[in-house]
Amino acid sequence: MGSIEGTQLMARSSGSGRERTPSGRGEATRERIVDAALETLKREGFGGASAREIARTGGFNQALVFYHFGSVNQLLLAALDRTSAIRMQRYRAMVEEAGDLPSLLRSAASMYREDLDSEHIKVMAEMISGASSDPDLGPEIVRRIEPWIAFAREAIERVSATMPLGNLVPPEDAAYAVVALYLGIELLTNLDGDRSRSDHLFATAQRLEAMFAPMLEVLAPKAEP
Amino acid sequence: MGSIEGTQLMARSSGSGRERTPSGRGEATRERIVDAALETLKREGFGGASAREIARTGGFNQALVFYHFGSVNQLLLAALDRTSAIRMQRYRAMVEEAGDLPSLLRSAASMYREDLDSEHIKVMAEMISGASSDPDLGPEIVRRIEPWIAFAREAIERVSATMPLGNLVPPEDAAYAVVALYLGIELLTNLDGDRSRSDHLFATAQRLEAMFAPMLEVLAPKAEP
DNA sequence: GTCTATACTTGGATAGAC
DNA sequence: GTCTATCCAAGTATAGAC
Repeated sequence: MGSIEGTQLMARSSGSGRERTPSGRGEATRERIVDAALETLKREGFGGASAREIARTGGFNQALVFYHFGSVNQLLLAALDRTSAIRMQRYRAMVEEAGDLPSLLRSAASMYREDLDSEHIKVMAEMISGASSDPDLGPEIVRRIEPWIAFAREAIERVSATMPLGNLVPPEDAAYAVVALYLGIELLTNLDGDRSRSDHLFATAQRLEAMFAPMLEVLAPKAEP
Repeated sequence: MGSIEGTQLMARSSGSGRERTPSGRGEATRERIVDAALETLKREGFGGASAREIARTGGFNQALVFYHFGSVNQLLLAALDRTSAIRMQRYRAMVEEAGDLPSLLRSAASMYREDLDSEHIKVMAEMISGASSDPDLGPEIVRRIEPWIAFAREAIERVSATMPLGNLVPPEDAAYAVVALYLGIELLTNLDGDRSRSDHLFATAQRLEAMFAPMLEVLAPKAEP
């Protein structure tokens, strides 16, 4: 094949923008760029994540963004892919240990606290927001959120099976609500920089679960283990 | 983009940028500008709501934005104030009729559908998103969200009083969660342009309420009316 | 692959005519 | 109060040297 240079007709976003030198020196640079993009996205938000600003953050040349990713948005999507993959792995591991609702809630709370530190959800929220100024971005983001809804649904299905009356809650709805709630809390928490409210909310959720579980047990007893 | 340079030091955002001609010809123009800002914010998002684009939308001169509001962000905040005030009025009226949880849920669902049409929540979500690219905006937005959390808390408190075990749910937490959930659903719904999931979610919430209410009644009966 | 330089575009904001 | 003209900053993207 001929040399498809800089002009770029980007391949699918999930792949690497260049499809070249799987491990050459360029690969290391790509990583640096994605790192810088992620950092900038967290610090400055979608609106502030320009090629210039990202380059400044990573200490490399602005033109490299276009050489390696074709456009700023492609880079930003690659950054989202990166953080999403890492995060999904972590969530899966965490949830796999959670057999019932109490431990799932405990996991969710501690994962969420981790998220606030790592700002993974912030990146996702930023990209979702950014999508409205750029129609092309919408579908790409949707494709990257669906796995999270599916993941939440699976976790909920597993836990529901262990609960009395658990089958009454449609997992699809619950999953959608959970993802929406996460995003909303992220938005609000990052806005005023105050975690006390979201912390309190998670604590309350756990407390309520502990109170209602026995009641449900009375109403619809399950076979004991 | 929205970098508020030190050059102008606008008056307080809540007031009118100019403090002039309370009802002169200029007042009509101010309204036109706010209208155009709102429309642009809905159509193009925060990132696309530039002074030029807003002026194009409203068919007036770009410089008027700065004359009347000092900066684009001030205008955008004024637009948020407008939509928020109108919306709050509507919500209050609706909720005042809702005496118990079932009717509150019904109201919430129908109000939410109205919101999707009028895109009021979208405007708020856009401003929240925009705030992360512009630190000065953050506190201003927070001030405009607090009333909504307070409003949700009051509604929840009123309804809780009519429910068995209603006093077990801390209104502050529930209010925070509701507002976050609204924002999150708005973000997701506007992203893929598909309302079926949020519609389904509200329907499910109503159905679950109808199922659990009698159970609670059994566990903690209340004095009948 | 990476850098410098640059063309081109859009946007915030102000001056000054009307 | 409103418009035209304009300045300046910042961004995207490409060309071409190294």
